[in-house]
Amino acid sequence: MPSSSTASDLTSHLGYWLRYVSNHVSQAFARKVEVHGVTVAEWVLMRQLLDSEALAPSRLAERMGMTRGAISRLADRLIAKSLLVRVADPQDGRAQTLSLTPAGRALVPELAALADANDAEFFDHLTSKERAALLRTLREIVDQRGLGSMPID
Amino acid sequence: MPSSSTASDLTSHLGYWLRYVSNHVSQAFARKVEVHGVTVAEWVLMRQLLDSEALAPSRLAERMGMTRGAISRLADRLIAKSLLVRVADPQDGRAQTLSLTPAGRALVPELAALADANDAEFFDHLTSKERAALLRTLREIVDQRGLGSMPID
DNA sequence: TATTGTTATACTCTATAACTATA
DNA sequence: TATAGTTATAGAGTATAACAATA
Repeated sequence: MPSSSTASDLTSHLGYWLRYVSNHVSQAFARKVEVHGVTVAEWVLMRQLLDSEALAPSRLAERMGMTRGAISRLADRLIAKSLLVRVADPQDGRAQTLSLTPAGRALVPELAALADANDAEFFDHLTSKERAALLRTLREIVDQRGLGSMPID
Repeated sequence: MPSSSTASDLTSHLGYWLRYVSNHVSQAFARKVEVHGVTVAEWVLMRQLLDSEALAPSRLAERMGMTRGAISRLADRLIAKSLLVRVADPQDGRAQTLSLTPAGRALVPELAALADANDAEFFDHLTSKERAALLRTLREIVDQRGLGSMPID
């Protein structure tokens, strides 16, 4: 198929292909992690906390591109599963911090292994140059568009 | 391969970045098309029909990677908006076909223009080589994984 | 019995907006 | 008043499974 310059040709829309591939990759990953009783969004939150020890819900909302309300309910579910704890900030009575329980921390490597397996399943047939280019391009979009610092609320 | 040796490093997971960028691109597009009263999934369905005149729900389910039940409800909403019609197949009493109404057909170019604008917003700062490589890589993943012909149900 | 499609049910994800408590 | 967080409500999207009609 020739690279079309036709504006209304859906097959030329990068956004369309991105969504199509991403949905499949995420759905496949969701099926893998559900064995451990967690969802993809829950995994992303847990992974953020592995690096940061403890984070305020509002920080997580920024990093994950979600609203504070969404983080609140995501946290509720993880707390119900004993993977997360909410701790009140002694300095500021309004503030809370979220951190992993030992059980939560122990689960992260297992989920990370599944993420590796999922990546392999979808991207291993690409050359290492293609993979590197894809990662670089995606990161470039995030940087240029300032996606990590959007006012979501 | 160097990238997979840091197994538990989330920042190296292509699936993670794909999901992150795709979610932002789709959300931005959703905000654009909601002015016209449609969602992203509804747009994709409409666009499929523009090429095919009329399609069976089961065909659409395959092409869009959704279940037949999901297509059924998506179609219900578009019919309620008078953008789509359901027609019984005279040959096979079980079969139905979906096609755009004139109003639906007229709306597609407007939505396509928004898709173009959204693409420009997120991908225009890339070089044309980068854009071409991204599109080629995404399509390659679809081809290799046979994503267009998955048994969803 | 198999197939096509719809409907019922349930759950995740998300947003908007109202609300509470604290600053 | 402003900020941090939660909760209430609503709607999209999805899956599984039950169901109806037809083949």
